[in-house]
Amino acid sequence: MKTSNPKKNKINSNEVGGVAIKNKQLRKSALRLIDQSNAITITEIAKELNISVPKATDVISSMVEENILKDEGKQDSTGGRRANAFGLMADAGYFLGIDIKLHHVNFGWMDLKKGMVTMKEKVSYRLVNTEEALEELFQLIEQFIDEHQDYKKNLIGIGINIPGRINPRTGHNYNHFNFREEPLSEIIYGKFGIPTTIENDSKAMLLGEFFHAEASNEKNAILINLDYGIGMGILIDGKIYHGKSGFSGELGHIPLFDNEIICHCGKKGCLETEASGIALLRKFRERIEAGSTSLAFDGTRTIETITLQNIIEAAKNEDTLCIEMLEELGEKLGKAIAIVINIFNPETVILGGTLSDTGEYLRFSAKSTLNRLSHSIVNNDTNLKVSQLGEKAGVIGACLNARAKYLFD
Amino acid sequence: MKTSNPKKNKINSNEVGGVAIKNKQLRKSALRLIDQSNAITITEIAKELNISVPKATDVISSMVEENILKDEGKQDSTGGRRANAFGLMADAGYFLGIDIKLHHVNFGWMDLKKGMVTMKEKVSYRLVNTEEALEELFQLIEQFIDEHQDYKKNLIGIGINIPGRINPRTGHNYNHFNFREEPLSEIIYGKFGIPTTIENDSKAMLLGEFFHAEASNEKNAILINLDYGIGMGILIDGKIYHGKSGFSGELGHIPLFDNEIICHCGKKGCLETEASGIALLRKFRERIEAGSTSLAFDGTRTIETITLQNIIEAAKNEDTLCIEMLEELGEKLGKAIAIVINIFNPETVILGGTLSDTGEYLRFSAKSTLNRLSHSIVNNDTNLKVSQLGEKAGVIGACLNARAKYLFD
DNA sequence: ACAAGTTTATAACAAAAATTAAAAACAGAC
DNA sequence: GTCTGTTTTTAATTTTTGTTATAAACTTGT
Repeated sequence: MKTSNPKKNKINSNEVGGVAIKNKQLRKSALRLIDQSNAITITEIAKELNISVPKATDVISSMVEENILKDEGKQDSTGGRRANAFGLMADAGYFLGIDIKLHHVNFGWMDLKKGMVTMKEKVSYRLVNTEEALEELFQLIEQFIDEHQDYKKNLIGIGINIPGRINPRTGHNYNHFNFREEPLSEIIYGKFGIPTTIENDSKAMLLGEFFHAEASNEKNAILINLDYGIGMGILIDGKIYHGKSGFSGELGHIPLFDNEIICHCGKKGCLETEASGIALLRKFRERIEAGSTSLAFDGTRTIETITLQNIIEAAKNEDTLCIEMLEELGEKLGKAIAIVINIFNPETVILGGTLSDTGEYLRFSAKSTLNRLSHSIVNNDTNLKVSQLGEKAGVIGACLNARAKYLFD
Repeated sequence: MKTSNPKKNKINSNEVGGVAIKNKQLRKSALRLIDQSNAITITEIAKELNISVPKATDVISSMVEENILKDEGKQDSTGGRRANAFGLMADAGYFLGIDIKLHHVNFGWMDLKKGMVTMKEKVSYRLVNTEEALEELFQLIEQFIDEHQDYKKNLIGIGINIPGRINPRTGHNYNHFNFREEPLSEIIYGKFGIPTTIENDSKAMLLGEFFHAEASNEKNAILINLDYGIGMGILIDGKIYHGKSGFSGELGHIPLFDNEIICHCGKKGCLETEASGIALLRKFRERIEAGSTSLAFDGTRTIETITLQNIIEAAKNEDTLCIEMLEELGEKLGKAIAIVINIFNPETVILGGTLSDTGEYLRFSAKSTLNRLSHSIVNNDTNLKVSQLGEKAGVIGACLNARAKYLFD
């Protein structure tokens, strides 16, 4: 029989007709446009998407009815009748961002319009690859969610960042919480019942830096995440670049030095052995032991318990040794940046992460190395900046990931 | 008046209705699919593009009528009525590829179906930035075109590769033939009246390597072009990555060594000062002057006139010195490849260019350095290969560029 | 204040595309 | 060979979308 088969197919798969698919695609495209421009008129959408004005009206109206969009009122006139502008409904839903670092976690809520409504930074936590640590993480998350009942009610997406190798497509995490069969994103989804995205921390920071405040027109950019280790996020054509298996951006482990220091990855000469937070701490100890003095080592703690934060604080208070060491680090980093710039010819390189909190010390010495090592035509094409968002970048990136999944997937 | 304005607009701009635009887009999408799969059925196109079968029939039929596509006959049955497959019409048009190197030019013709019908390699030419050199280039091109009247009649696109910094979008060339106002692609277009694309030689080689024989499923790959200098082509998400201004992939000038050799770019320590063809020649002379012997220096020429080709030939004939030097070069190159792999996590890295003609010598020593310097999980994720196409890759890439402009732009 | 010119929004109509139905072509089983 | 189940192709019909026309809203100049 002819009719039986198509009917069966329709029931089995929840495939809807071709028009329905196209309408869905149109919605996504329209949302993308609205996201980029804050508010947009029906005529603009019609023009941009090559559809007729009545069709555009259709697409927009349906989303207004569903409370995803709202009429933002009349726009300034361009000579004739003033157009109605439509924008995202900020409180239509909220996204939870969870930014896991090695020694702490940052949390935040974002509304549908990319506004960060609440943040909670530096919640103490120790990331290790055990069931107990995972359990503790769950508790911290639950606690944070429960502190904000109003957002909890409209929670529509969770984004998680975690250091190490991640494959966001499959949700797999190769360095932490890989003891279960399920990928981490599935575990969280199972626990909270909310669609969850997962991303490497440096890559998420990149997102945060470039797509928060305004629609960024940066298409090719780099973020270097300076913490205890060194990470890198690569933005290409407006999208995060992951590489074949999500291992891209391992800047910390490029072989750049002829030293005998064994990196935690097992190899010698990695950039991390000379220009990371770990290296900074090691060198600080060496200098102190060799007789140098510093505000960071004021007798209130032992040399072993000094943290990166202590050194950063001291540098901010004009401590000579710490500033000197940061400059030295910046110089070595400059070599890596020279390589990155020669390879990528990016619009911008942002220095982010804990160490970027020391402001311009790093940037200046890195820039001077850059000028020495790299051709000016290549150099001057790229902007070297220091992150303004600091610790916030990661959380924002996590929220943006969750939001992108909700809006555009 | 209401009607006067829209009419005026229609005459002024050659804007056609929205349907016409969409049909054009559909054609391009269909062509893309056909290109990827050699031959395709109407049902497949309908499914893939989310259009109805009658619409797909429409799109295909119109292209068959225009002789761009042809009916390839029935496909193997999948259980029911056999479908008609449609493929590109190979002789519907031909593309001219011109691959300009520093010391020679390669030419080739490609048909619409990606078949290379003729090639002419290593035509002697000296690339310098003068009007005379440009004039000479024109003559070589004209001569090659005239040798193939049958293809000339159906010439529908020209692709040019040239070393140096290129912006394919604008057609601008920053290192050669930049003395006129017009970009080089425009000059050629003016001269021959055929749409012309321009690309950096290494980037074009990358295209040639990955998209010639079969529809490549490589999405993220790297080609390292080993010649007198060192270039790199970066494939990301199936597309060539150019960076902000087309300066990407300057692998030859990453600062990797602490030597005192001044690179032709003006800086010290560039990869090119140790691992390029130029460096190889310099070191060869040093070794000969220090008393070494080699097949490449057999008394038939002076030490100054020895070329890369001589050294490669000698290595192929088992010359100890040359093999030793190639292995040394591969070792240094390995460090750069380790960096590239850590940054990109590509599926494949291909060693191409003149020097890759020495087969596995380079690859083995590079691979061993790679194992020493880089983590196995990252290393083993990437395939390190030697180019099989050699000198042909560039020409093929040039043709593919011209073809892509014609078919998909 | 009102006309003239513009631009947006809605309605009416025409065109195009999707859906459904029917026919044709094929494979495999009996 | 013939029947059944499939799949493609073409035709008929319905739905959707685009186009054109009209109305509404607004600015600017007189």
